[in-house]
Amino acid sequence: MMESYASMAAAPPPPSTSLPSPRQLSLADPEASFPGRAASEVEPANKKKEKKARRHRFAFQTRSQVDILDDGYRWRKYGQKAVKNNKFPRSYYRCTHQGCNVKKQVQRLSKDEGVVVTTYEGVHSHPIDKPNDNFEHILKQMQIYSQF
DNA sequence: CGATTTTGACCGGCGC
DNA sequence: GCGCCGGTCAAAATCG
Repeated sequence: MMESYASMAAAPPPPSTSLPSPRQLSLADPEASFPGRAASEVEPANKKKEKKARRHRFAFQTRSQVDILDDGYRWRKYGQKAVKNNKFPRSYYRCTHQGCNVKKQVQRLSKDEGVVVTTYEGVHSHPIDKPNDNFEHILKQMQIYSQF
């Protein structure tokens, strides 16, 4: 998974069944109200949450050949989109901790493949679960830019 | 078997 | 009003 970042182009050939991903387009779930997704996030109507104000954003500019920078936390990739101006796609990660809605995105500079920009959004509320004794040292190596 | 990744599609906002 | 863009989710596939 993470180790085989170079095997992206070496994807195995799909079966003869060239069936596109028929998400919930052609489904007929009795419980599912309508297309779209998720009725799970549909709150009754009594919960007002602030979803516009972005938490503190910390952008870390690091020099690395791989965008898989591990800061000690566990991240689950939830999306990958290409950005205009950049030839490489941007990866979106989220903290797997329950209740910890910290998001992180990694983007590479098309001009310099060796430069990786990691943007952290939000703050963690749980201890790190990784033997990273040199985490502090790694932070020193990185150039920190705080926005907002 | 479980966790995580991967890809496509959908949503909401903004522009014209 | 429709089109475009960025961002997110969800199901399937894969790894350990």
